[in-house]
Amino acid sequence: MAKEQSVLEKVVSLAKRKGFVFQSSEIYGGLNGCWDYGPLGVELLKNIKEEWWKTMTYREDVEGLDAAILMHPKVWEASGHVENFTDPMIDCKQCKARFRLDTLAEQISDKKIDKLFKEFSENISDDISESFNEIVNSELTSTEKFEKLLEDSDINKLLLSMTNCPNCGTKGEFTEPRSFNLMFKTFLGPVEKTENAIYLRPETAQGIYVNFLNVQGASRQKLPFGIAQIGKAFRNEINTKNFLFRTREFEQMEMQYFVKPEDDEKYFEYWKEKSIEWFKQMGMNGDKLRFHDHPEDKLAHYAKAATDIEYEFPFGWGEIEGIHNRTNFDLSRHEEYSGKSQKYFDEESKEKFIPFIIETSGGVSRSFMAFLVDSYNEEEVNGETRVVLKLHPKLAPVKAAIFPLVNKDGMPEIAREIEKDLRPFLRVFYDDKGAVGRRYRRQDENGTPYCITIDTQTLSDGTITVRERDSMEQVRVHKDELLKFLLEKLK
RNA sequence: GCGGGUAUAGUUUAAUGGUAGAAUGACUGCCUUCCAAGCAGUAGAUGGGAGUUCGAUUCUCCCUACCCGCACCA
Repeated sequence: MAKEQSVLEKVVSLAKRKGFVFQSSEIYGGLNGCWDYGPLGVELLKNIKEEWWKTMTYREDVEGLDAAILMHPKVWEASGHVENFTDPMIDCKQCKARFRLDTLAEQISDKKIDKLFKEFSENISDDISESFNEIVNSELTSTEKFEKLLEDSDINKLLLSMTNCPNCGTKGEFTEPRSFNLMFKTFLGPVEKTENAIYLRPETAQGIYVNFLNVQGASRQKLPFGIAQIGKAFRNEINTKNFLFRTREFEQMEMQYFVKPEDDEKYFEYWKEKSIEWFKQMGMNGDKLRFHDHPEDKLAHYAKAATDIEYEFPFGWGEIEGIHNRTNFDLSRHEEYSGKSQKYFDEESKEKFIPFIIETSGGVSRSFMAFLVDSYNEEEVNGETRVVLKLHPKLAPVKAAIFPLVNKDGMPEIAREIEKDLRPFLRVFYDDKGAVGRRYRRQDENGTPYCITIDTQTLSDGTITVRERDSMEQVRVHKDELLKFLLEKLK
């Protein structure tokens, strides 16, 4: 018995069959969490980015930027990524709980810690007793002492073997501390020396921040204004998951809006609404979109407020865009680390200050997946299942397909002529294989919004039929009016 | 990282310790005058590596990938 395929499985299967997404390096067995975009996928991806770009930058107050993926290592010290992206972690092999080494001490009572120290000092070897005693006899609290001891790689192994898991109480089942560095490292230049190590950017935002004054000066913008950028970013996630949802290489579309500190809340709200509106305008089902506000105690180190725009995927709600109030954290840090002033001078108030930043950070790959899942439809038509991607025409990889109804009576010649007329302006597809019904259905699966058919009537009056994907209804249009007709529809 | 599951043509699947059958899709041709019609033909698969065996797609182990949980996700 064939079990019912999930929507996600169907979409993954369709994506491969039709050339949207392939597994990376598939002939070698694939590469964990990496995916390639095929002929239709690259069009959809490009259209998503293009529409976003138009929405964001075809306005007076937003400029574009394309910063390098490789940046000065100090950028990531300033941003906090070096510090926050490298947490040593331990797992309890008994109950599978995972702990950050630097916060483990907080979960153990002082009484237990003191008992532990006593036990430890009885088992200690000479080579580490000196540093151990130095810490234990210091003026710190028990928790702080414990934290310090855990930082010492000579001591922590033995110490951990005597520590009970705060979750299940089992002793001696911790793994060795492992460092999780979420940033990809590489080398600048062909010599693999430690001092040449740099990172692939884990977010595109920093490329914008370090260019804040460059862009502001060159474009003569005044606050408030934004800088938009689309590009790849890389994170060494512990686990990849859910097809395109969590991958180690991904693309972001970000806009950083620089504002006066007192205006931050106003623009945070403004961009929240603008952002969710964009997804709806691109045809996404509003019922599957929601905001998810981050509670204050869960905010990242840089943020004063944060909201995710979530889409309801088959596997649950998932973030497709984040809107953050990053305050003046990033620019202040860059001022501190670079020694270069990042202040803005306001002519009206004659004040000098570091602007606040409202960030909209969208995931291109995640949006791609959301658009794909959202547009996937199965319908009953004459007892058959019709699979159709109801993509917004602006996002559809192919805008129109051209069919001669039959391959005779001069229909193919007219069809080829029409194809030639449209091709410079639109991505079109010519198909004369098999019955016309089959060709319609094939295009439905690709999400092609319009199918143009040349029939007998075309021979006498020059009109063709335009069949609309979602309604399957046809209208007759004169072939000389066709381009105008389609462009109008795609506007 | 941990636990569970899965892996056979592009896709969905069947079967078997003696190297695989189908549906669908694709391609070629015929036929087709509007929604996956028909006919004829063609190509196409056991994820990778070891082991057991006379012989492994089938049994065992390892690896890889994907899916589902947990944990992680500044």
